Amino acid sequence: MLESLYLNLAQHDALSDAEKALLAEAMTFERHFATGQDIVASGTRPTYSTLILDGLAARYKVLENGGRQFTSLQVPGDFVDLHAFLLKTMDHGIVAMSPCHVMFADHSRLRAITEEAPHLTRLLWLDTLVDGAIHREWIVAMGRRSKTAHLAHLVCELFVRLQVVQRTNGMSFHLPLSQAELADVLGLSVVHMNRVIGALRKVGVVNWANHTVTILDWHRLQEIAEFDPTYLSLTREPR
Amino acid sequence: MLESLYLNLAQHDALSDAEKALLAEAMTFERHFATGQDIVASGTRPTYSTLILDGLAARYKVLENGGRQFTSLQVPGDFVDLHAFLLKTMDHGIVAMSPCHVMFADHSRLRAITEEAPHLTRLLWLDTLVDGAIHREWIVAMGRRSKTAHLAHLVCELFVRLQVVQRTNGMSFHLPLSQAELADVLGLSVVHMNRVIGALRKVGVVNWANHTVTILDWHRLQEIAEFDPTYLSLTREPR
DNA sequence: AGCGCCATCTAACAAATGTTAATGCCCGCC
DNA sequence: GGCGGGCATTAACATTTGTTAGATGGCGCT
Repeated sequence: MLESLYLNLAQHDALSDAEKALLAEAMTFERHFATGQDIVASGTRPTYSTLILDGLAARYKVLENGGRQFTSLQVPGDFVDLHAFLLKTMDHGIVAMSPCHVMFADHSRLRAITEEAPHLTRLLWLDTLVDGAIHREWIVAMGRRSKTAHLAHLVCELFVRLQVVQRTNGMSFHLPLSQAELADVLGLSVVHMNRVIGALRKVGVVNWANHTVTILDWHRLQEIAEFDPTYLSLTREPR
Repeated sequence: MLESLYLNLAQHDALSDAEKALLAEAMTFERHFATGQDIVASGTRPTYSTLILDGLAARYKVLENGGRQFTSLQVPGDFVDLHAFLLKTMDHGIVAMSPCHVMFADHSRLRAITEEAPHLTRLLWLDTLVDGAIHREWIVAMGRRSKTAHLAHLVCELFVRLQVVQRTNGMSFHLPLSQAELADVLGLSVVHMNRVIGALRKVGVVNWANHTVTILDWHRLQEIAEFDPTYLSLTREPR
């Protein structure tokens, strides 16, 4: 059941059986969320952290004028609110972008891990650090990449992250986001989002239909995006 | 000497004398950097993490077309590359935006802290989590706030962060950034950056001259920015 | 004092992006 | 099979943002 989490963490460093067991013990119960449901509400103080077993979720903030901005997309194997373990108060919401199967890890058990399992603690810490690295890459994309490059970068990132947890199908992956939702990822209007997707299609590097993205020319897509996966820390080494 | 760091960490939870001592022991040597110098270069694998004692630093990435984007601003008391302790490879550079006095913490000593001092480990982890929270707020600002609101938000954030480490002077603080540098923070052209600063000035909420920002109307500034400091985790509670 | 450099600021125009509105299509529901 | 709603797409137009170029002014250096 926790296979995605193991794959995710083991991506960065070896994960012992004892550590896997500790993680399994930290999990209390599981739950399903329907598309559009809030998995964690903004302003709350959760006492557990949520692991995505299956589905796509997203962190978001809403402004007074009704504008919404997603600050991350979370794939299977991701802890969506591990940061709340120490941050305590959620300053943003987390919503299911597709039917989501999740599992909850009690903060008391996570705390016990920090007291007794230093290496596993570092791996969990690292997980949140990769989160931060992704945030930084998004900031760069929003500030200094062309919109087409931004979208291309997102496709590259999602493909690699989904590949790690075995959710890709050849050069395709399922992306259950409407163009309006995608617009709230890139910070664009829906109309312009449509233009940008069209532009990327026209270049011929991706096929995008029925919520399925197929990468036709990985090399050129990467080039357009200036995608360098270093920030995802995909090398396995002692941490 | 480490007063800023103590203030920074103690902002979130009590810091014991023993923990302060552990931090002090982790520090190996100090150094000064001139404005514009790289404190940490992109692509390197540092064996120590850098603490800002005094000055302003920034994380940045450079794109092929020469565009630069800052992904964070770092004030005294901030570890600029604590994440490199586990991320290992720097995927971005860190540059001194003003003369900087810094101190280095050996990764081996940080590792020892994770093995022996769980509470202090959580505080350091938390420090990187706040980093992430700031990143998310920047993403929201870049994607969905007006440029004026974005700038106002940045001013609010910097003011609060500088206040914590006692670098404000009444309602003023020193901000040693040229408009071109600020443009690389917000992701704008220099010309438009100038327009946006002008707009904020015209509203009358700030005075901005000689690299000194004075907040004339904190309440209204906060309103324009929709600034809610929750994400900075300024409440002191057990972590 | 004179020079040159750099940062700020402005103007005029070009390009990117947002807004409003309309069309067509698919798909679930009655 | 018809109906209605959501989504993708496009058009026309408004607004924001970028580009290029130049003017101004402070400030260190000689």
